Amino acid sequence: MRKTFLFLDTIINKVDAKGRVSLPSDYRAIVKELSTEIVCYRSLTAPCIEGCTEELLDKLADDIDNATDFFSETQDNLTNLIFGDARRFGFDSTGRIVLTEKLMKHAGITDTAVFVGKGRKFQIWNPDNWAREETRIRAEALKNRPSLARKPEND
Amino acid sequence: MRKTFLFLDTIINKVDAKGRVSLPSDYRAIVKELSTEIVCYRSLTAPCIEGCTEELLDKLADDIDNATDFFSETQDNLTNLIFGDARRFGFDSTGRIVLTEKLMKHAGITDTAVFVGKGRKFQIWNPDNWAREETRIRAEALKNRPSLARKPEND
DNA sequence: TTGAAACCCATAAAATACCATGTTATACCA
DNA sequence: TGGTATAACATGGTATTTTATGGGTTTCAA
Repeated sequence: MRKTFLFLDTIINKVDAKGRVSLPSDYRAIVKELSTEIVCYRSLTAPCIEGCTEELLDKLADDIDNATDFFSETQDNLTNLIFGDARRFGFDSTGRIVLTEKLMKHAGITDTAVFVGKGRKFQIWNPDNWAREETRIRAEALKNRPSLARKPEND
Repeated sequence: MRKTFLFLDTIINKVDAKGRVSLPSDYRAIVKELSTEIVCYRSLTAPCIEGCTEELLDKLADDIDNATDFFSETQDNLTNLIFGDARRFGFDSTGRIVLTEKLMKHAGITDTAVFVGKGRKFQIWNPDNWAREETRIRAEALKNRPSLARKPEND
């Protein structure tokens, strides 16, 4: 039994006319071992698709329940935004998921997709957009060394 | 046996002259696995129908018991409002529920309904109203990146 | 008896599971 | 270390199942 479950690496796969893409085999392994499923949704902040395990979203549902009360407006908006957009993506025996029109449009994906590991999550990008984004992020990191300092009051 | 039970995605279904709508198959699966039932009521804050498992309402009943006094006015009002309005909705062999006149009127639903997943709950909207609401929420989220900080006193 | 609600059947469309093949990566052996 | 055999994977195509939805029939209660 493995102890770590991280989405890693950057993998380029083809998307066919039906929107089918092979989920990287590493990702599939995680899904199997956790007996969970992949959930994808449009990133709130970037032109890409974001994915994670259903388990993680389930935890988020609990967190929201605990952080806000049953009638809170924040809870209303947040849950609509996240869960309303997210969708389960089971893969077939050959390991492919079928992306929806909505997701592909948001990410500008047509016939090629790039899977980018993010640890507990991953992202799916249009190759060109990702190339640009990666350059930007790396340059940013050079200028301002990243920090994991404890977050201040207002973060 | 699955470990997670989330209402997800946004699904558009038709409502026929009798008020019948297909409950999204994903939602049905949850109901079956939890051996519970779907409960719907008019949203307190939005022009839409809200639904959840009877299980969740049961938990809410407990929460209200714990959070308020047996004789409190708040409890009286809340319980009347929610439980007085809620109703079980069993679905037929093809997976359809029959919406009541009261609910459809509150949500402005006539011949089309949009199911919006909210994690532990879901909502049913008039398509146009939902489109507007979604735009509003997304814009809001872009301005103020959502946070899951513990709730302050007044949330 | 009449209206409404629950139940059943049929069909088209959409989602998903299955099969086959070329290619790449991995393991094995000299 | 180099070369070959083997297994895993990505990808194109096809078949099967599920699902949504329209219509009809029965049942129950007012």
